Amino acid sequence: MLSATKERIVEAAIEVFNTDSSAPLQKVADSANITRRTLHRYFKDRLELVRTCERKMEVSCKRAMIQAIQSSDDALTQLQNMLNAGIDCGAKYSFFYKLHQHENHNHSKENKDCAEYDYIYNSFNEIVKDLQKKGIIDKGMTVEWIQNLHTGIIISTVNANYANHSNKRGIRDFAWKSFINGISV
Amino acid sequence: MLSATKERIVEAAIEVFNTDSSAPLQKVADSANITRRTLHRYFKDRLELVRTCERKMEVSCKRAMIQAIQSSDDALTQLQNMLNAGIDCGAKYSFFYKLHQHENHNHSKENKDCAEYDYIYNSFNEIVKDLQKKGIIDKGMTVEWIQNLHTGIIISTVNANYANHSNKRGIRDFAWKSFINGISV
DNA sequence: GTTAAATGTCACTTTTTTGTGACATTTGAA
DNA sequence: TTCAAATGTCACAAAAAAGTGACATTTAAC
Repeated sequence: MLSATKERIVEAAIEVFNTDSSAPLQKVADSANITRRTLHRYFKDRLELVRTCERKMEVSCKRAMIQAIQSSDDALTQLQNMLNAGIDCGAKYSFFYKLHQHENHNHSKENKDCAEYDYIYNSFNEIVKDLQKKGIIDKGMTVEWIQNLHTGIIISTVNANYANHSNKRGIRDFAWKSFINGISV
Repeated sequence: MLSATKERIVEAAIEVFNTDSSAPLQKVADSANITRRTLHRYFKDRLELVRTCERKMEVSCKRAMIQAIQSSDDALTQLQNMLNAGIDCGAKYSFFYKLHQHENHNHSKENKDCAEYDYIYNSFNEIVKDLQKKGIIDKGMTVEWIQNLHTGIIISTVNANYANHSNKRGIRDFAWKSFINGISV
């Protein structure tokens, strides 16, 4: 378990590195409201911090996604819950899916992280195909595009939440409505 | 007019800085397939490069957007052309709109750049309201969300184009379909 | 209030990045 | 081929960022 401060540093680092992966650690420290010296007490060096961020994203995004998948037997509900899970993960999510898509990431079934990612990805595929069969989702659209749109809408929603702190509930509803209508027949 | 090499450096820098705004210049040079020494022959220092990138994005995105707005009298066509214009701008677009939204950017009507941005933003607003009045776009959705979704789908499409070089035409069609259905009544 | 743990301040070294000068190599037009 | 412009190579100094030690200050549990 991470201490509160360590947790805060990791959260700040994820936000910062999300748009500025070479950001100086001073920027992370400022964002976490601590000094650089304190940051270095929790993380031996930059690499250790980055690794911890990756681990955190890996674990928390996957847990949220797997939970969403297993939350229901109904494909439409599963899809909606997966969207919500992504939104709840916030900045972590946009990084998470990059991790496994990145060119210098060599994907292997033996790697536990990759296996779980595959499970999520395959589940998403099956959900989409199921809904296409039922005539809910447009059969002309590829799963790749739908996956892409799913991620894009999550990122949009997270951004919108930054700009507009007041109406998170409403934004979440818009997100689902836009997503499902965007891929319906 | 920029020389071919200078142009290439700027394009590479936009791509790199888009996800890594503190990236070392070596990374930009590598990405542009030149040496760091050459980069420094074209740009006195990092700031000059960054400014040039911003200028480039400002000019090319705005020109594309304004052209899209003026391409037709029909609101639906205008909206579709604005989406396509964003997609054509690629990585530049995602940076462009950040520029004017960013917290330490103080927006003023006197600034020519801001005035043009306002023109684009206001045009988008009017187009959306027009389509809402005509019963095409859902009246329950805020313009802010639609703006947000517009940008999100552009970014998704640009990402999809990176992953799948083969079928750009198809992806563009998906983007429009998802966008317009996503905000329809 | 005392005390220990956590954090901050400051000074310092090491490493990385930046920017430049001098000269070699490549390229393309005449 | 020849020559000038563009680019590369290498070496270097200056600046920024990374990482650490010593000690002061703050915080919170007791």
